[in-house]
Amino acid sequence: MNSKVRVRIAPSPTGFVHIGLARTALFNYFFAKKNKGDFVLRIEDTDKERSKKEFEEDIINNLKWLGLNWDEFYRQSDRVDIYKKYIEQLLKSGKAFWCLHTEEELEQESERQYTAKEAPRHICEHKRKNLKPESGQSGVIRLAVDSNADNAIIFNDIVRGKIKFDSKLLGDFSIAKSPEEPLYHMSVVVDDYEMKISHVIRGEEHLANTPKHILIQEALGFDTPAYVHLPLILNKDRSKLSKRHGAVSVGEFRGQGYLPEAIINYLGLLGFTPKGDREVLSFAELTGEFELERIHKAGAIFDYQKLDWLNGEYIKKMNPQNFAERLFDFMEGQGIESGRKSVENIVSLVQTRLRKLSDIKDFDYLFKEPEFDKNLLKWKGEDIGKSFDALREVLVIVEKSGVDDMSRLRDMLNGLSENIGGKGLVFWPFRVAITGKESSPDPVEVAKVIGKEKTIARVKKALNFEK
RNA sequence: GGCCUCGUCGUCUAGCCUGGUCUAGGACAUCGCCCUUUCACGGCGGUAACACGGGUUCGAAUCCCGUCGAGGCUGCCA
Repeated sequence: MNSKVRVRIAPSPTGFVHIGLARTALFNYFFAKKNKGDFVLRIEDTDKERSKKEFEEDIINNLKWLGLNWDEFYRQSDRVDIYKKYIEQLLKSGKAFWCLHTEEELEQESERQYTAKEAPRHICEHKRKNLKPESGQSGVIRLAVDSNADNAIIFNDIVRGKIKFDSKLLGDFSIAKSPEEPLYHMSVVVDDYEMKISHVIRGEEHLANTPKHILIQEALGFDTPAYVHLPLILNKDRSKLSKRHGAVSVGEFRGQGYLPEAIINYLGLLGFTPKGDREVLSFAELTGEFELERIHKAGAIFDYQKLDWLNGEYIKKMNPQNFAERLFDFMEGQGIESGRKSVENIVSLVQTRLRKLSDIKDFDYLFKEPEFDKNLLKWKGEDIGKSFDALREVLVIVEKSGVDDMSRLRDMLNGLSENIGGKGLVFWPFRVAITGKESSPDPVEVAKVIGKEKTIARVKKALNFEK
């Protein structure tokens, strides 16, 4: 047995990269890197009908975006000859056989079993008859499973412990449509063997497939790798995470302005907890802390709020130049009008206010003139006329001393506040005039960012409401 | 239906293996207070959980059994 750690992820390119795959990939990656092993990416595209090139590209792009770089890459459609060799070997030795039952026959059988409350399985009488489909006849290749023996399949799952299945409940399950068309169970087993995979770390949905894989390994004389089944990521209702409760593809998260480091951090803590109670951990820290033995057993609901919080933490932590760059790139990618220079200017006032980059949409007034309702200018408990009075004074101050010296401007506005009876009476209408919103950063800072000219224009425009 | 897995605050979890230190700890969310021109940030504080029932034991979140609940698989998909 090869003692080098080699792990793999085996996505099928039948949809956009799901967050569950990203998590599985991440745990495999952690384990590989922690143990100086290899991380293999294998595209499982044996289903020609459903596999699409665009999804393969999506897998590659998003895995890279997350920083999960693989050491080796394979594509099952390039490996047909290898599977064929093993399938023929099984056929020749009688460990596999052609089943020529029609789909209708099989359907009837399983219906009968369901009503009779039996285990659903197909014990095929074509076994050992050495049949072959005639031209035009359809059939499938099945593994010959001994359904009489009391043959328990026992394996050890590193997170779940000893797991026992009864092999006679499996029936003669299918492994290939033809020697050139392996089915999932066959191709995984062959590839994991050929690629010398030491640990199979995959989602819990594969737990029930494991005995089938072990049976194929036995038939082929392969060693069994170590198995680790990860707890599922769940929707709010505890079903397997799916579309319709929110974003589930990595691409969607990316498009909403989540940072890869936040996604990695969040995913790394879903189903795993390092020692200590830290929650904000870098990729390297997570890798260093990783141990298969600490993986959880129970599924975990995907908590979008906590991801948002973490993403906000990463945004706040970033140095301003770096943040400005990423925000600008994001905005450009989303077709939001800005400019590299103006994005740099707004960093100080949005960095603590964004949880995801797409939240920048709430700050559109930094880039264009706001629209708002006249009554918004009214400060609580006061007559709207007082707002206009204050704005007229603000206008004078801004025209006279500009907006660049913030502490001076703030001092003057504070002085004005004392004269007319309260800061709110000055700052509230000023804020509304230049942002059109009831909540925003300090209007003095906003004024500086948009500049004297625009500040004056906006205050004047607000004053027009008076007429 | 059959097989398999799982079950600590609303959510993610610590603790469980090696019973007492658990009047169950942390984080997100939520609520309240402080800061304050609004929002955000920040600071402080609160509410909130061992699924249930038996057993073992001086003592159980921790060990055993059962019940209930949830999920996964049950494809000529992966």
